Amino acid sequence: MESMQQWTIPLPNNYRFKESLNFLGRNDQECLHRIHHGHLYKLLTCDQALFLIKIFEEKKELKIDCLNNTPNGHQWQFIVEYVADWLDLTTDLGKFYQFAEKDPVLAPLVGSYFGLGLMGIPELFEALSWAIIGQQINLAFAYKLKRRWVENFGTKLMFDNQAYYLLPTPQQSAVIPDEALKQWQFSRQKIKYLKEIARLLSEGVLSKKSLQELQPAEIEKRLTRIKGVGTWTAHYVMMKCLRIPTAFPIQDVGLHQALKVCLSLDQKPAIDDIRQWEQRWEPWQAYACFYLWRSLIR
DNA sequence: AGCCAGGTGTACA
DNA sequence: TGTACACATGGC
Repeated sequence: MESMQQWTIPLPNNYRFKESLNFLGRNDQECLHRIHHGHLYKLLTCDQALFLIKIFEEKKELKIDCLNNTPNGHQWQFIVEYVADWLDLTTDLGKFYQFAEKDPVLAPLVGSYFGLGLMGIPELFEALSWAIIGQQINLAFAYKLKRRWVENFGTKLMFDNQAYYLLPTPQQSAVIPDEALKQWQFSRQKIKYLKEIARLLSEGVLSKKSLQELQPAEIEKRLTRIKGVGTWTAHYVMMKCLRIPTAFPIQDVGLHQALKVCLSLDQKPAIDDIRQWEQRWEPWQAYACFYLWRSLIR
């Protein structure tokens, strides 16, 4: 038990790991995980130690190898919980599919992406910072900014001639000079927002745990009190990090684009029309949004 | 070249 | 409560 190098997780009903890989592999500029030959690699940290894990499917089960280290029982627990959260291994997708069956937008999407869980961002700082980086710029540029931030200021592990990274911690981020980020083409606003959030998290004023004790409406209020966090970002974080299935970032332009395509419209739907869909999708708004995002890939 | 990009804060009626 | 505009730069 104490010296295990591999862990096995049963795959949930209706879940297809291949769909997780399809989504996670959507951008080749991604720097916080790597996909290679159907294997998913990610660097994690627990108890000040680094763990490079490899996740793959074998005999209808999910296997987690730790490549660089030997986690103890407590560390394995952390790793397994992280993976289950990240890859959405605890949701009963069958319930969503039952709901989606009679919906004209969702039914075809479920047909195309059957077995896809909602890929999450378990770390609050990562969810918030990725949302802020992505605000109002195209995704390609957002990935570029994130890569610069992670590669210059995060933690690096070389393994088998390949670099793996950890996002800078809030503590590390709080002391990055503004000019350094400015040089890497972060806007003044993004720098200010990111560093303030880093400060709130490192001082413990804000935490995932404290948010999880609140109701969704209260979480939204708490998050939008932070400068740089509007309703889009709050809902993005509720959806990807806090895993609130009713979260729905209604201003999202990708969502608008996907709906336009799914409904064969000439132009993007009006916000009031989207609001109707949102109500119709209660209590699965986050999954509806995620499947719509998925439909934009490629 | 010009519009758009996984928005938000601020100003002002 | 509602609209206009700055931010700030890349992608296509």
